[in-house]
Amino acid sequence: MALRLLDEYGLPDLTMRHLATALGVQQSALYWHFPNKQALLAAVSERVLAPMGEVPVGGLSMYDAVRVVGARLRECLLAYRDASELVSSSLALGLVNSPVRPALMDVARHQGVPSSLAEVAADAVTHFVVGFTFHEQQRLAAHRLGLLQEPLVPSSAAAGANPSVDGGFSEALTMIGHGLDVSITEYRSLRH
Amino acid sequence: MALRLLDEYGLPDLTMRHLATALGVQQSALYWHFPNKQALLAAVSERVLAPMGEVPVGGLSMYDAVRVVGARLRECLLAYRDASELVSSSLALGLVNSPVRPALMDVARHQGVPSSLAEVAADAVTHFVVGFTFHEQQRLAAHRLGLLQEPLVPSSAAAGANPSVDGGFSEALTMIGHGLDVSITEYRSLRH
DNA sequence: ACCTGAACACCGTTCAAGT
DNA sequence: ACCTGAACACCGTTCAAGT
Repeated sequence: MALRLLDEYGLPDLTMRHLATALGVQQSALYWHFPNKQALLAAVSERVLAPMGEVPVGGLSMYDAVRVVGARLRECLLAYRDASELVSSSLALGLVNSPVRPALMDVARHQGVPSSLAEVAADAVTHFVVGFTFHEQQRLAAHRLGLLQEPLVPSSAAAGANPSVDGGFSEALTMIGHGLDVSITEYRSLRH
Repeated sequence: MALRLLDEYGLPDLTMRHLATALGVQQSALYWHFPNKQALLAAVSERVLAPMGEVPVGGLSMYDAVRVVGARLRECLLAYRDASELVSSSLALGLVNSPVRPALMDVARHQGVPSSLAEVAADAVTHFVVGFTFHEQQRLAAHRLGLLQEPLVPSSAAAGANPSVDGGFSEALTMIGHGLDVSITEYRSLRH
């Protein structure tokens, strides 16, 4: 129900009061199930990030894994209104783990890449994607309120035509992928 | 004064009421100077980011610029309590511009690097550093409350000894720098 | 085990009115 | 131009008491 309210009315209106009345209970009833609001929001974040558990990365290179996993995370965050802000705060508070770490660690193991490098890359991807999408989604919200002309990410139609239409998102992911590859090569040449 | 309250009591306690009483006026008086709280917080963000205006990047390569500017941004954010969260939200709301863009654009111009690549890199660096430091600073706050054992970034003493003591921060920046270099090379080979 | 009722201690914002 | 006084419409959280 919290996820439904989030998507319909946005994070600022996802209050304990609104949630309780939507559920037909008193607001204090929620505190039997969750210690506080942040814990509840963390549970909602987990739901938003659930699709990250089943990303198809079998046989992928680290470079490709970064791109696929990063793109998937963006999709998850754009799937619900204000989801980026929600996840950003849950992540910062340490109430939710990096949603891209498991997949990248998996690929690293299969490719014989040191897990420390995979972790660094996971951090870079996570923070970049969440930050970028937060910014992106806020522009969408501003556009919804008529405060902005162009939402930067136009409607799906033209999306296929121009490769740089996502505001530099995929280019940045590519950069991070390239950088990881260089770091891997560097690491391997260091241990001969 | 807002900056002082932020550093002393943290973002949650930086309320219009507290600020007003600290200034010796009524809370409504603040609304003559700022349209709303977010605008005031954006002004505080500008103050936090002021040192980003004078980063010494003269003659640096793009790779080095990314590292220097990224490290400087982290220092700015760690200089005041909860500054990362503050800047993160001002940035997402579009009330403040990327603090690393100007410097990187400057270096790009001097190095004959296309500005579009510099912009993509600036986005990657900005979002990574803000997100990473947000996480980092939240752990510091949790440690202050005794809710956590190790703040991950230990006291300055041991910092020089172990190069990976910043939790992967500089490694990630290095990766982004490498990735930018690859993208530049790729771009140049494409136009022969 | 799960919820109600009622309160506590706050918020950001507005606006007529003052000087 | 700049501020006061007072209100409006909210918040998250607690806790004794119910069933």
